[in-house]
Amino acid sequence: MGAIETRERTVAAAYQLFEERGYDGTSVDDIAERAGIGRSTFFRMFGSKEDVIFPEHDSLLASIEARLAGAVTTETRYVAVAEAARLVLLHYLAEGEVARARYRLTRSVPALRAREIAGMQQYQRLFRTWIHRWYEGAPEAALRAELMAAAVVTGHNHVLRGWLRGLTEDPMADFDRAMVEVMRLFAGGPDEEAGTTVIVLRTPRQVESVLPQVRAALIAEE
Amino acid sequence: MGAIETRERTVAAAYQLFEERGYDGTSVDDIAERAGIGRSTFFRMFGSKEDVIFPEHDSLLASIEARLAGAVTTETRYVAVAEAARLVLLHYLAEGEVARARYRLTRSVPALRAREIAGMQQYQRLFRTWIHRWYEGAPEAALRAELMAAAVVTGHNHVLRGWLRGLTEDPMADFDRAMVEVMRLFAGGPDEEAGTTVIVLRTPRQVESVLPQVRAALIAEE
DNA sequence: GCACGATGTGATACTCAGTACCGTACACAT
DNA sequence: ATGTGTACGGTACTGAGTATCACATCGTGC
Repeated sequence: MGAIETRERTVAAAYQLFEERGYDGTSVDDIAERAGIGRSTFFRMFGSKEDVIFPEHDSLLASIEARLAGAVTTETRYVAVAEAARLVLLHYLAEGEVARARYRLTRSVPALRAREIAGMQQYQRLFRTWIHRWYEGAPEAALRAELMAAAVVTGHNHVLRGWLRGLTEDPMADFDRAMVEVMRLFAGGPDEEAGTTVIVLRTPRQVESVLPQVRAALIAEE
Repeated sequence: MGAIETRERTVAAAYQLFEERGYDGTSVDDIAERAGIGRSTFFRMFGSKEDVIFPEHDSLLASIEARLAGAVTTETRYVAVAEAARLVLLHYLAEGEVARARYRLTRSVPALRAREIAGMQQYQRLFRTWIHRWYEGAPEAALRAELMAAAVVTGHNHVLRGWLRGLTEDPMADFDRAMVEVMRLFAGGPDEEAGTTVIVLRTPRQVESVLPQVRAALIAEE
């Protein structure tokens, strides 16, 4: 009886019990008993009761890192980000009903929800780090990297949530559309802002007093 | 001895002890003892050991909701989002060293980090809900609302983190710049005509009261 | 064949967060 | 003065997570 089978059997037992009695209504003793292992072994394998719900998080992070590290040329980088996010989506799709069970749990137990969000933030952090590396030296590089990473993760989550709720038949097509929307946000760099006017006002005076200047400036631009 | 003073004294005692012995090295008994209250009272007031670190979260959420609900006209909505995010920043700035202590804690204790991120997600959710309401009916409205909410929160967090780390002297100016960057992403979307004007304002009081006039003046010029 | 260390396992005991409950002290009303 | 509600502290309990110990298993070397 290999260690991997035992691990999978324990995860299965945990999900079963969570469905039957709820997360808080299930003790680690219950899980260990149904899985046919000792309580000590459970904590040795998973570290905590929460971790049994997110068992493949680390390996998924490693996959993403590998995908991003493989994007060496400028042309392929945007694609690499989208593809790395797609890896996450594919992982969930492959899990099927397990992913939906986890979703139900994270919706109902605040601590689990926080844990899942924190996990997503790790993906985002990975994206941010790599994008920032690519943008190095550009103005507002750090902020733009964060914004892009957040947008990609948000787009991914949007599609994933739709699938988890059973609202879509073709999540991959949704994902493609979402990534188009995301990339469109960043398509034009800071230098291609024709037709856009940005005004930053910082003044202790009443805004009315500067309105004439605002008008004048806008008219002069047009 | 009022309830509010007791609450504040307990929070102060908790932060002191966390600094001295670390979060895990401090028990609720320790906090209660230093604050001069019973253990039961602690849990009655805060609900959990984590909650003593995020004591004003709910009231801040309410402020944001109020600010967003106040943006009734289309013209002031973008500004309302930025101003609501600014409320969060101002809250942290007003906390001063307490906010930095909390930051140190959340960096070092994974459970607290998850909790904080989940809190930020609640802000983001509020933004998303309101923006979605405004966009109702537009193509990809749900996704675009999520993206904009994520961008605003990300921009805010970027500035906040910089201040928490002591990397900036003028976080408000940073925030203005960040919001310009954020709003630029969404200016000139597929639904809007070519000429888009984004204004970021910082005035001492009642920005919301004068902004409609600014916007009206700008529209009148076009 | 047997001694040997390494590793995985289960049982026990412990700390501490969080909950439930109970008695009490102090307010404020009639 | 007496009821009533409320906030408080104390006690006991459940359950997560940690530390420790004893034992079983499994090569590996002799």
